[in-house]
Amino acid sequence: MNSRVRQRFRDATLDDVAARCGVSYQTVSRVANGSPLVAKETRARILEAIAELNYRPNLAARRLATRRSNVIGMMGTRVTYSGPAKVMIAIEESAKRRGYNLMFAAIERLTDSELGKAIGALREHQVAGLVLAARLKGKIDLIRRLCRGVPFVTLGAGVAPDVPSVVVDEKHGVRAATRHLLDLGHHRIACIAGPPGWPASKDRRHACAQTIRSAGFEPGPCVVGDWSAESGYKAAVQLLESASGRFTAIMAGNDHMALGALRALHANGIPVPGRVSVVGYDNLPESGFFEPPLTTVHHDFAWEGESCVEMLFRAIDRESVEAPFRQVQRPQLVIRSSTAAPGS
Amino acid sequence: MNSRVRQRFRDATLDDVAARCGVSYQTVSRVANGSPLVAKETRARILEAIAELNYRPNLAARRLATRRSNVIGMMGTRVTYSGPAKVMIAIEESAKRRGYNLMFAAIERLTDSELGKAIGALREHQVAGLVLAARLKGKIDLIRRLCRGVPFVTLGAGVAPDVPSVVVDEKHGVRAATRHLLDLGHHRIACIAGPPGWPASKDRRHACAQTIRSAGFEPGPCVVGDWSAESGYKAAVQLLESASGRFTAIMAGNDHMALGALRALHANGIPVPGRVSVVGYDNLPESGFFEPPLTTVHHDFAWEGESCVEMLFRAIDRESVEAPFRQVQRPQLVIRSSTAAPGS
DNA sequence: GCAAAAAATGTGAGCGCTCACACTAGTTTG
DNA sequence: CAAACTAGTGTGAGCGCTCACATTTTTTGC
Repeated sequence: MNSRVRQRFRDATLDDVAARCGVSYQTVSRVANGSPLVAKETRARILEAIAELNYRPNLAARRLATRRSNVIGMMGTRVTYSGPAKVMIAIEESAKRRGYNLMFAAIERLTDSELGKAIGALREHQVAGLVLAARLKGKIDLIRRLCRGVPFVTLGAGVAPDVPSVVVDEKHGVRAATRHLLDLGHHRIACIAGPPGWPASKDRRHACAQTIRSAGFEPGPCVVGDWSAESGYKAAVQLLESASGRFTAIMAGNDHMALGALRALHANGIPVPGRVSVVGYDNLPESGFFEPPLTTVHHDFAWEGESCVEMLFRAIDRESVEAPFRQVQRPQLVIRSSTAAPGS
Repeated sequence: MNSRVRQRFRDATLDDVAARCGVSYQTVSRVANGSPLVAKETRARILEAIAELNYRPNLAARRLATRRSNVIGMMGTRVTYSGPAKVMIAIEESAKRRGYNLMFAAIERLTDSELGKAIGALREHQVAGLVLAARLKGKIDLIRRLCRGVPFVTLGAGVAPDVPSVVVDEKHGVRAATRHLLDLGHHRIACIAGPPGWPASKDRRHACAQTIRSAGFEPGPCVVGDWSAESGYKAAVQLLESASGRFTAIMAGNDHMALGALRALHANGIPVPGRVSVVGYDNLPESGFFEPPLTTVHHDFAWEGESCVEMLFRAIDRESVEAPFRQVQRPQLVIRSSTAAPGS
């Protein structure tokens, strides 16, 4: 009588299958790995035994022997927002299509030590590749050191010219949105920016300011939020108090903040787009149902995830990396009802 | 000269560290595992060498030897919605706190074969435990078979009395919301339900109908959506066309659909809550900024994730499972401005 | 029909770790 | 002061697999 309480169900191994078929474990291994060097009939017999014994290869053993794994790692800042979550799903899906699984490690703050811990944990699992979804600017040397020997792709911000990265040309999107506002006749455009520390915040804000300037106007007042609807609300209130009348449009750093702003304007009896136009960024599935439906920039998160995986596998498959180092997407403007000519 | 293109950087092993310190690999292993049976001075020397060589234990080898891993698996239906994503983040976080990592596997449809594949993939990685976030009703025997030998916790629906599960008492939340509507004087309450196939859809819908009946009224018309804002919009339009005037309030299956409904009412010139009250479910961070701010039921996703992990570890740690099989949360109603007495 | 080539199979070693022990030294104990 | 510990350390085997070969069997060419 075994004394262990929960008698761990022992899984079948190569040897079990081999014994049952009267062949060597190696032959079974060949079948398991799809090698063509097995007689047709033998293969059939073995496949049958595999099914009967419910044999599944022990990945730990395989990994130990090959020093490779079929896991890719993703490190990211807390992704409670819907966007990053979508990216993750897309990554998981396209990795699975290639026979890989995804292991996720979140970091709470962007410190060197958290970065080291997260990447370290992933590396301990011998991930075949890494998707890094965080602001890595200025940390590229650290990253190179941490990832030594493991191919990686960065997501969301060009880190260095020779680092494979998937980037969305946010400036392009914001420029389109700003021009849309300018074309409508707005030239006093306020801005609700994302929190400092996010490359997306800076990029979006700068692109907006630049576009306004190149049209010959001065950028309007700017308040920062933290991506949340609540912060957008507060920012808009602040804008209203400090700069009322000095703007006819608001560029929000994302749709959630735009929603908050919409609410603040409404609560203060300011018609949108009658007196103030609002544009967001991301094009959430629900943005078309805001009040009024939001003009925004469409950000394709699924594309991001897929591109990452594709790029990563280029690096994993060919042992050397010579493929293009950067894949860029230009997001498109989606015009709905939150924008109109000023004073219309 | 080695011919491999990318010379895989060989990581330091126990032996490397041991050689450098003049001790046996076993002693190093003891240090790595925090065994107290090592002389203080030896430990210091070894720790130093570990740091210098940047030694990290090879988890594949450890897993192979121990037949255990420090990975927990999560299987879920595609979690593009913000809720499930939050659950995942919470799981990842509390697992990490216990020294475990998370591997995620999504299923696209709830077929036996997809279920088998996803759980199989996770099992191949020798996960120490499994969080199952999907509708498992009726599939409990299959699940038991698939998970044989691996502790698991189901999330979101009580599957069977003896299956560990974390459930949110959605009926409780919906009852509170419905009573709130009844208290305000509504008794013709329409409903926008979630898609069939989700236990949450049925539970919410039934609880609503039941509460209305027990107050002596008949449940109003009901249309189903798919959780999206768009479907909520369409559902509300349909309600307006087919049953206009036959309801003074709408219970939406979630906040996104409530948002769509809000938009549809607005677009048709129906004041909320003036002529129709609306209540949602989930309490998204942005729901307070809808137009008008939404009365809804708060669903604590982070709690769900944490409870799962806690429960799972109870099963993993004690080898036998005798702990409570179910952990329940009663969500609270959050009253905002989308509800008021009818005709107010 | 027989050597040579090709196909099919088997063998040994080793991946890096942990387990169950065996061993050595110093410490207690009666 | 021998017996019985204890702390600290080392040894052998084995987890389940893959690699690089060695070996056997079958096919092929002339």
